[in-house]
Amino acid sequence: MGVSLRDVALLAGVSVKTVSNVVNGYAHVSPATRAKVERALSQLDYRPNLSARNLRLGRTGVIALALPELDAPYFAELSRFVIDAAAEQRWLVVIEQTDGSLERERQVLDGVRDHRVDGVILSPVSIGAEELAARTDDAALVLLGERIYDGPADHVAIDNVRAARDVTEHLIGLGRRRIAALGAQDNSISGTAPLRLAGYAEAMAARGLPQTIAEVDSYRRAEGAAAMARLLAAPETPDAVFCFNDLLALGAMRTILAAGLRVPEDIALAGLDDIEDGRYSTPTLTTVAPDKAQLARIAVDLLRARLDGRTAGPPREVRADYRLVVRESTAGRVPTR
Amino acid sequence: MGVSLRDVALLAGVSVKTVSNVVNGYAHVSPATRAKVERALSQLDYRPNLSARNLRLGRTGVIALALPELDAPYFAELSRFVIDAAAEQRWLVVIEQTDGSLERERQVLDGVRDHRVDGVILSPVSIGAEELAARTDDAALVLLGERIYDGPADHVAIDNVRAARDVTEHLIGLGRRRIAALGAQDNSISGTAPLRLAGYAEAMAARGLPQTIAEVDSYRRAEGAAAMARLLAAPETPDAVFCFNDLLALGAMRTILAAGLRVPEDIALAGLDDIEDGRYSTPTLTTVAPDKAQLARIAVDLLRARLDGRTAGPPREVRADYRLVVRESTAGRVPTR
DNA sequence: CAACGTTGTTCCAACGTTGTAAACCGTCCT
DNA sequence: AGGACGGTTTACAACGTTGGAACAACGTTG
Repeated sequence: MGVSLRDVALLAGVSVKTVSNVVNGYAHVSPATRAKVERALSQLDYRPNLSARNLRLGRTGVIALALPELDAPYFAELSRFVIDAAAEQRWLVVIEQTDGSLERERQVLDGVRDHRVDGVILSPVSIGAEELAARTDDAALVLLGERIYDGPADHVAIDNVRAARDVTEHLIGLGRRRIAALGAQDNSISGTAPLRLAGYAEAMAARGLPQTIAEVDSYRRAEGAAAMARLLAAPETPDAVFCFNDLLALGAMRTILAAGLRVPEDIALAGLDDIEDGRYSTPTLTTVAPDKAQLARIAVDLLRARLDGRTAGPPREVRADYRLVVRESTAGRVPTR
Repeated sequence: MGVSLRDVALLAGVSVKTVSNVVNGYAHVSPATRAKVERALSQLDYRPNLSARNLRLGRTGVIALALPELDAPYFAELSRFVIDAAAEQRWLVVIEQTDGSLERERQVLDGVRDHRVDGVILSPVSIGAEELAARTDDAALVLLGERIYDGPADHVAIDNVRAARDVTEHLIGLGRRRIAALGAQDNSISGTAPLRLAGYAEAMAARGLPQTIAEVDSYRRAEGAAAMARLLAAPETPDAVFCFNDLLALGAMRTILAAGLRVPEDIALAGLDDIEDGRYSTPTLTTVAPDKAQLARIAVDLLRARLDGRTAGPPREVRADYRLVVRESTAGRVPTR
């Protein structure tokens, strides 16, 4: 193997523990010894063996970030912030892709008991609140995203209902009246869709406007494109569409433009997530921008607090900020009829 | 801590080593003992402590995937495949973002000596072949991407020169003559740009066509948009642009469309990477699609071979497949003038 | 029936680290 | 001079695991 404390101690002519003390910055080491040890350390280019340290300390210095899929831009962008925030705590991040499968979400949680990771930041899709509550292990767990509110673990997310209402009101404010919601989900498993739908419904009901709802199986471009095609095929076509995420919106945009219609003149379009793609599409996409850096930081901080044992109380709910970003896809005001 | 072999041994009334033998599937254990131990194992729900196992075995079961940035779609998509391929080897993947900085690339390599990871798959940007060759540690290392060929470590990539030539020839085949290359880089540090530029230059020179080259600082949409604006401002505007990656192409597309020009009628556009965005842009984007799953699998296999010590020989160079995907942005043939 | 090999199980040591307790040493006080 | 004290250093044990040697039990063989 590599160079161990023992090798350094031998060279410096001190005990192993003294070297350990120097390495860990223990206070009471005489300047002379410290210098001697440090010379030996750099001479041998000592690196602590983290497996050994972890065994001794019962920590791994690694946390897991479990996401449905890394190649959805929203999650990729979020991951970046989580990795950066974790790096500040000197944590490494292993990324696990669950594909939303229950089995894989369970496996991730088991990872804590395997001592592979100290804690988990999970963006849950399939696993239920009851199952999470029933966990016997004392794994540090932070839930990220919209799936489970007031559940059995610390949780951070934006206020989805309010965000969806804001978007819908923005579309109404443009003078649009036939506003469709695109992204509802049949299976009530996913928690995101109902919340965003609720926000849409609230805003529409407040103005007494009719609601049109298009369902999807997943939150990917292809689904957005297909759902939009269905909306266009209906007798009464919408003059605005609120898509429950940006990928759906970009797929929908593709369908609208391919049909020879204009965005926003014929159909205004808004999404949610603020992925980079939407900043460079033609037209650029109006969206809700969650503060992803803040989301990531809060998630990491919650985890840190649990691991340090500073917080032992009940699960904490934290709301992250967001803002509405108006771009070309909803530009210009159409006079109210 | 959790349940240890000792606890299981106590319950089963056997020695610790016997339990270990059962856990590891050692051959010579009597059926009676095995049954007894297995009952105790499941009764206590034993999970091996991987820190301890790693310390004993000198392995961590974790590999690092070091990329410039995770939120570039190409890298996000690639990561997904690497994680999946690694999972088949029962490896976890920690993702490190280097931002292309030399310092961070070094840190990643140091991670191996810290016993944090067994090996590294690195997509290098700044680090030089000489420095890699000079490494004293025997870390398992696989280079991924175009940066360093015939270098000091196993390497997998597509044939960039040939891919770039293919794209350029495709544009020429459309009847275009004023074909610009977008994505050259001033600093000769990055290895990708020169290779793609070489492929472009080869194809153009073979037909005796004039070469127009636009430089960028990074491979992101904003740079593509800005570089395209410069091309449009020149006296002779191109009738086709080969962008060195899809993000640049999508940025360029945005500029072209915003200027009131049409793609592909006025300017044909091609990229390279085959990120999902390009499959849903309007128009959809012609591109080179590297076989990302194959790239990932080869990288993981190379690493596995090194770690198993099966391969001790000189660095291996492997080429991954790619194919040209023609979409709307280069559709239709314009008669040769 | 003694020597032997085979099979099953246990004991011991070691991986490299750090917490605890104890030992060491010089200084100051009584 | 003897003791107490504080800073500095060390010996030891332990974290949980596995390889190898040792050992016990048992059937086979000469």
